[in-house]
Amino acid sequence: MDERALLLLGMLRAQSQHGYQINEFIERNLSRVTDMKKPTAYAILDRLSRDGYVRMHTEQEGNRPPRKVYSITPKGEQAFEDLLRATLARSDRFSAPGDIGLMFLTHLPRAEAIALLEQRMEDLATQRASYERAPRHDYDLGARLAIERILLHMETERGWLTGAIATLRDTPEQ
Amino acid sequence: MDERALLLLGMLRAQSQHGYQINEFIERNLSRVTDMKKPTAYAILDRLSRDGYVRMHTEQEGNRPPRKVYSITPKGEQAFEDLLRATLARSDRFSAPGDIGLMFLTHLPRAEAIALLEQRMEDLATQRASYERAPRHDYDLGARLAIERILLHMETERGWLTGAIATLRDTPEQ
DNA sequence: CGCCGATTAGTCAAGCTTGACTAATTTGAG
DNA sequence: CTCAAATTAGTCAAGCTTGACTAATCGGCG
Repeated sequence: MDERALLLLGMLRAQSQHGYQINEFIERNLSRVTDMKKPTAYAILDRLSRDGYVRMHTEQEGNRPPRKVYSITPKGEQAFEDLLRATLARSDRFSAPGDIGLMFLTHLPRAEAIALLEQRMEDLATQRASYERAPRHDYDLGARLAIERILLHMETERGWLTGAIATLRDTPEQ
Repeated sequence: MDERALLLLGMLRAQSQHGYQINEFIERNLSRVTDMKKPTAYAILDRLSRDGYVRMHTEQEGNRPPRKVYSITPKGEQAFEDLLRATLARSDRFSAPGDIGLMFLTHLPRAEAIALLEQRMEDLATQRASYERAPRHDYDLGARLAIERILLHMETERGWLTGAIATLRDTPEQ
């Protein structure tokens, strides 16, 4: 039971929803927050249902294909709160992903390493621009704090990249 | 083919190794950089072997259980470089993980939310201390840059958490 | 020497994740 | 009205990941 379950339980706490609705919302509005794919969401909902955290019943509107409607149970509400507390209380380890590449940085010619980090800086700028376009109001306090957080880390990353490139320029190869 | 393959290819580029050796090194020295588990490493090595990026042959020393020794092939060296370039050139998306919890922050009483974020700050401080204990020399340039990077982000996170807690204190509930 | 815990080396089954697919219904252009 | 494209709703098989396990050897203490 992880963050993905927390997200699904949180969405169902707000209102009962059918699978498609849930996945649409995630794809349209939460693509920055999670990369959970549709079949994963269905799988987790199945598990949550099997374990009694959500109830599932099928509904048929007109003669469209039947929908699976999920609602949270009291046990699910409890689990949501517990998970939320656990999640908020701990700081997850900072991204290793980019670092493995860094470990091998010195295996490339210095000039190329610099060029690649400059590309990384552009990539970062693009991502950042997309975040800055996000309307800051509309969102509730939690979401605003989350956006603020990401932007601060992006600025830190930009600063670090600038420094790293300078270090590479100043340090003799080998 | 992802960062885990990059790591394994990079390790084999330095020298041929048997499975146990690889996994020992990862567990002892790279636990901060990757959370790849032993069976995963074997599975990836199998795939790399199947696809011609590494060669695998079994060796028997004395009458100990046979070892699988992996060496990188020229095709593997090429793949390593390509992967390394691709990895260095892009900035991976900043951690969503912690953010899902934040999205639901306002579902808890304000006082509890504050207490939880204070716990998160302590957790962060613990992690940070463990990084600061890491000997800065010994490591090559790439690794030093990677450590520097994590420490900067940890400081940013501390600052953000301080601000977030202050905001929560100043913003009236609801 | 005998035996127990640690080390060496790896395997397996169960669960998780996702790209690709199915299949029906609605919409809209001509 | 009609046909193609888009939308709705979900499924499936294949691959990935890992906790738990096996099984042999080695080191050292009494």
